[in-house]
Amino acid sequence: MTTRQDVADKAGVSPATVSHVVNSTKYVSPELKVKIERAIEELNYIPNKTARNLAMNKTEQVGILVPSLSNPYFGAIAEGMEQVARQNGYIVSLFAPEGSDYQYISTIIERQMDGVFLANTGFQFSENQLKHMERSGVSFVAGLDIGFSGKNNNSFKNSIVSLDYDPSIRNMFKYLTELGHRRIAFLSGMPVAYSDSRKQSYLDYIGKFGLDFEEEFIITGNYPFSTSAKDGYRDMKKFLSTGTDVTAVFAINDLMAIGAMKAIRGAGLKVPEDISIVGCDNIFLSEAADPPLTTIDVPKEELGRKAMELLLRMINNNEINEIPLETELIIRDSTSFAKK
Amino acid sequence: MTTRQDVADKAGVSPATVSHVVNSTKYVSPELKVKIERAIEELNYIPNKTARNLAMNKTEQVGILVPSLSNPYFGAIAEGMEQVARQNGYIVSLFAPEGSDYQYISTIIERQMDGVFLANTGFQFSENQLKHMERSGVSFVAGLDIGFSGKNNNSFKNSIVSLDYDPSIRNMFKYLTELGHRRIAFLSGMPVAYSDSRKQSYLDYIGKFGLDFEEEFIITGNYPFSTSAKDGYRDMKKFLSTGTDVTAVFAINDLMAIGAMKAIRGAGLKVPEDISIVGCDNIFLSEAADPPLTTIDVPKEELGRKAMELLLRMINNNEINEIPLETELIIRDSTSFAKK
DNA sequence: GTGAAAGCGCTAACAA
DNA sequence: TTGTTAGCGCTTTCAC
Repeated sequence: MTTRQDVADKAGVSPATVSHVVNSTKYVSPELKVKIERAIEELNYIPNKTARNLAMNKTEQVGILVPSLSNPYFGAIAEGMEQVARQNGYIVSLFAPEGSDYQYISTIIERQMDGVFLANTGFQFSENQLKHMERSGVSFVAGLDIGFSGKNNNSFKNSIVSLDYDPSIRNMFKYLTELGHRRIAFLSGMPVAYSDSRKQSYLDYIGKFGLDFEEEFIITGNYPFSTSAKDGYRDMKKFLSTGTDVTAVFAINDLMAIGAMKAIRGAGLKVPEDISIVGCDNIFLSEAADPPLTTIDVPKEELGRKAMELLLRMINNNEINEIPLETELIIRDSTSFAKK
Repeated sequence: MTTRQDVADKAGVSPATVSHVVNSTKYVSPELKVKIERAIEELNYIPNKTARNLAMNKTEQVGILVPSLSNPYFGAIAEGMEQVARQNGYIVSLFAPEGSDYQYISTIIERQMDGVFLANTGFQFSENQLKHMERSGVSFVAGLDIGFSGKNNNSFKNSIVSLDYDPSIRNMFKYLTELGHRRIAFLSGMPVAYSDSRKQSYLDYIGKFGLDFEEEFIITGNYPFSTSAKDGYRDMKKFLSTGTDVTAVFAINDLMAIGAMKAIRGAGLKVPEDISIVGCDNIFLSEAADPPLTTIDVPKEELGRKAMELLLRMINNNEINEIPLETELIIRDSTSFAKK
């Protein structure tokens, strides 16, 4: 490995001067500068960032915590985050732990990461873990939906990117009721007790729009409560077998919605003629689905980008912020008039 | 930040001894060990890995280079890689550069990464760049399909995970011809000149099975030649408008296949009654597609896992390997008898 | 068995 | 304007 010393020797200057031209931290005379630059070139010198990190107590490295990457929703978020990280000289490391493996907290601390984006609201962090990270000087931003932002008790200094589903869900209800729907189910994939702002909004608007409601309309999932297309298929299939009559289903995400559509067809019914389906997230395949899925768009890359920007602001200026991101109802072909 | 010195002070021993109990590198008497462990506990001490890295000239950090993460194909690969990395105390950092941004090569070197997995065969690396990485002591494994493994001129010491599409493509042709197909197109998404083992196999088996062939059967893409559902839709639509008559289409990946199915329906035709479609990759949505897609399964998580294992073997034992991974034809409902 | 001390490659304060 | 030097927190060799 070529070190700064090698360059200094070759150029006949001191290591410090080499540093100064590498980092442009001080004025260096043109002659020396040229000499040094040539030496760098010839030796193919690349500064050792590990050493730099140690000296500066800063790694320009952040982490992203996701439940899964084969889920394109989180993939898109990671992609957005990586983009602004890269533009700012940062790198992002991946954490996709299985189950309740909290190893990554130590990993983040021991590697002196500058920050981490907790992209999954589903993880349960203990007060202690968060405190530990905070004390260790790692900034973190949490991704939350607005229904939960109130829960941030401010005992932590963390920024938040939040997603405001409510207006879009309201629009969805407006749209569906105009089409004559009065019995609308919610495909949650989660346990009954699970709270989620989407579920909350669903419940609210069922009431506000004066629609029919039965307990069964909230379709729950099964342990371990994932929300893939397969889960949507399974849960919807089970729901259909109960004979509960609904004309529309709001799925907690597009994956579940796509699975649900398959289950509906499997039962000899049609989307949207017999049952209308609305998804959520607008993943890149929802448009190519058949029928193209009516869904709520969430700006995923943007979310990743904003998360990284917030992280940067925490790291550099100790600034705490909350950025709410807007969602939007996208009407495609999986929704139509309610069946009589 | 609590350092090893703090622990040593508290426990009344020397820093070196603390190191030895932390890393179990030497025998330490039970009494001291207990004292030290208690001190570690009380101070919430977590070793600084940056310092360790510098001292050991090893970072236990690797990179993965992908074209995009919102593509679940690469997401799944990254997920597999992260999994075995984590199990081995490594972390994986993300590179999803846009266009011909080779910045990441310097990044990898300056951050002393132990290795990198080049998951995309599409990137063009110059001999120089690769040499540079090699000289800097970063191991790398490339993901290739077997048609290209011969191209590895062995001037680099890199391992390879390869994908053997050929037997599956042969099976696909066998299956399609048995269904009466004689005019089969290849939806490539790529320029005419682009070579790819899938294309090669396609051409081979067209010949071996004595099928019809016209230049137009190879459906090319458009700059910048991505292979998303949108591209598949666009390219297939254009192809259909030319009136070239085929009864089946082999798409270079599932995304393209899903887009193509949409285009076919858009033209008032049906899948598989009018045109059969075969995809490739078996991404997690292909089963939920409508109709469920006949495709060639590639073991994506496995690929990521194997890549990391190869990296580990290069890093630890200087071992070079090539692991060929098998693919498998999965027959679902997007293929059927050829239209008369 | 335990500890002192040199060194990993760099930054930054200070001296020259 | 340039160079010297003392760290950053850890590993590891070599005395004790």
